[in-house]
Amino acid sequence: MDTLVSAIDVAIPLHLHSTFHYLVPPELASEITTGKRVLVPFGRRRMVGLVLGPVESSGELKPVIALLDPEPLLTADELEFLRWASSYYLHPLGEVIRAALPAGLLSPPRSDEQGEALTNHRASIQHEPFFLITTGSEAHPRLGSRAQAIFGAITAAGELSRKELRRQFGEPGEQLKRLVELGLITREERELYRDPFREEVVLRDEELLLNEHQAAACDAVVAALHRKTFAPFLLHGVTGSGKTEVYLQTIARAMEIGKNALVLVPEIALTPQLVKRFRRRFTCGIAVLHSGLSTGERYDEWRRIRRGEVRIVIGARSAIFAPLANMGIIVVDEEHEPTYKQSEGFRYNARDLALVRGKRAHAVVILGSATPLLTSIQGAKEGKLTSLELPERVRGLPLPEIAVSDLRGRKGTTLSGLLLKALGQNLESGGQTLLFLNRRGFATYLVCGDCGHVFRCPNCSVTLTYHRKTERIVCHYCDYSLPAPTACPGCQGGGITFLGQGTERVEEELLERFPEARIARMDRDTTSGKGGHARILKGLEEGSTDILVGTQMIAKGHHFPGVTLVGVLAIDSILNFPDFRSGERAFQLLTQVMGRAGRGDNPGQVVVQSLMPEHYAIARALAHDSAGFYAEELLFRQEAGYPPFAHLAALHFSGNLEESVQRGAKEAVALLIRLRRSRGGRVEILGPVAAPLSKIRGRYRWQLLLKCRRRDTLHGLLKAFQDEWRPPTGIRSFIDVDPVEMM
DNA sequence: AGCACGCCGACT
DNA sequence: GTCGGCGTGCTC
Repeated sequence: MDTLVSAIDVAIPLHLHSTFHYLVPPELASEITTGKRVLVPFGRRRMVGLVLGPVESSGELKPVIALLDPEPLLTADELEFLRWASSYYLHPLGEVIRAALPAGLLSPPRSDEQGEALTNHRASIQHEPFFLITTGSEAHPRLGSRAQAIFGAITAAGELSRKELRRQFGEPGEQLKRLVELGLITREERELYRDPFREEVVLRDEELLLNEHQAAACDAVVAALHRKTFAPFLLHGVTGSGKTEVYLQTIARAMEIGKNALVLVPEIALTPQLVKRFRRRFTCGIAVLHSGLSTGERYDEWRRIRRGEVRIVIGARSAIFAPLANMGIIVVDEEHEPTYKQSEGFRYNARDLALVRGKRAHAVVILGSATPLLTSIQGAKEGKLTSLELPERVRGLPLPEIAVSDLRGRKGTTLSGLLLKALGQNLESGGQTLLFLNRRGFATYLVCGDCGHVFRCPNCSVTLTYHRKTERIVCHYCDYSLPAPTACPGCQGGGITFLGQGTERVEEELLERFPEARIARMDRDTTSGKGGHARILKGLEEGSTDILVGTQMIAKGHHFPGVTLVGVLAIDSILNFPDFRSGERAFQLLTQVMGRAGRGDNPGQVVVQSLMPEHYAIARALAHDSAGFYAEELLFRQEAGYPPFAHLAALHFSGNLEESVQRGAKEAVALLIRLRRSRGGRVEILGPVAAPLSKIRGRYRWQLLLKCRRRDTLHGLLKAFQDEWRPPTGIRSFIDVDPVEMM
């Protein structure tokens, strides 16, 4: 857009699928370019939008109120990527752009803000004054002693920040003002980065010697790196096989040829060790996009990346939008993790977008996992991904000893005899134990023994979980809670029974059985607050915890050298999850958890409790037979017509009235059928997977699944649906093009 | 998503 | 006679 234009196309961050045109005032004509933000009138309101480009003016247009950026926030290429994502995920471009930019940059302005103040509202750039010596200036005879001292310090250093001067001299304001007036020093505002790691001392480390598999993997990646064409890899390596070292060394080679690197991790809070290894290995700028960063810190990191001050970016899923230029390599660590999927608002999948962004940038993409997605396995089979195998554990540890504890006929048992025995022995020999149960609280549901009344959430209809610590019953969907009941509200009887096991109950039972053991619990209830995870993990690391009970979170990130027993208490709850991926999930979880056992040359022991011990996901995981598992899973998916052999999309409808949501969903089905007839193509319309109408957070929800062999046929139907669908009043609807969880 | 306009019930 | 309920329709 280098010629003067009279009208521009603007993306507005709202749930509107169209973009909007505005008139450019002549005085802004040369300044307004693609990628900058503008303040525009929008109905009765004012909105901040992003300039998409020039447009042929059509009809009566309102003029732009103000230009908010001196430089574009997004490059043409980045914008093109976001446009692609908007169209692929059928989500409004304005919202996609908002998700890609640091928080606050596209928020609507507050009414009290005007003109210049708006430029960076909500994510302000902090400035710090610096004082520089003016060339040729000498000490002035009429200066006070304090001013003399300050002048001397600045002369010696050449320049000093006010913060530093304040540290040395106390409040230096008056003297500085006088020195500036006399022309002896000059004041300069510098942008300040709020760097959360500024204080951290980093010890350097060296590249490790690679085993033959690691070396082969590195060679393949580096060769592709030098070709400078898009090359996607699947790095399939068991826990402890040294995937991280492959990332580090291939990134090091990318650095050498002047390319930058993006590293995606499932949850950065749980991977401090990986971040630490990067900081030790590289001297170049590294940006860590941490979920704990404040809005301001996040914006600072974003600007550092934008300006090319960092060459490596590490972050969770939203880091896929980092404004990193000259990308040579993108790593998606633990690519199977469902956290890569954003499941609210703009529902993107960072793992998939990594491949798209990598392709656009002619970069290498490494998808790393010990338990890849079946989709990736199939992709490798079809030659879409190049498979790199790391079959050996680097430290050469033998595999743990495995036992399945069959719970059939003993339903309701928290800890089976087999597990208790193993626990006792492990305690005696001084080993640590991890117990995994993916349900927090004490009892998962309460039922009245007299009248059968079950306590449910009035908003979500799910059973309420009893928490003993707080003496409350809680909804794990919406956090609705009540004091724990003493009498049944139905029959006034006192015969309420607490059924189902949660981590709190396991902890209590352990305390009873092993009163001498040091027991800790790690779940959302015990890790709230800053450093909650770290505090509990430290106990395990230092050896002051013998048994740690916890939810999924104990299976991730850390490796604990002292753990010699791992117990999985409720793998069935994952296998019975109403999702075609439940087998894959169970296998992944077991494999991950089994990698946690072992110390020194002690391979450790794993005990899995299950009511369905013969299930192939369990059997194959315990046999360390991942090839066998994938073969069976592939067969099942092919038979049932699920991904990677078909494409799925979910249509969601929600509203406050059960009846109108139901009516709306039925109208949607009618429209879909009509569109399918006129367009052709074999799109299957499936009813809801779980309940016909689920209630979540006080809103009724209906879900449809669309299934199709061909992606473009499915996408075409969805697009046509989106164009024609006018939801009835009170009904919200959204499309999830790549549903990861199906409830 | 907001924020209007718009046409029907209980209040100063 | 008004205040306000949320139905529906638009935003360059």
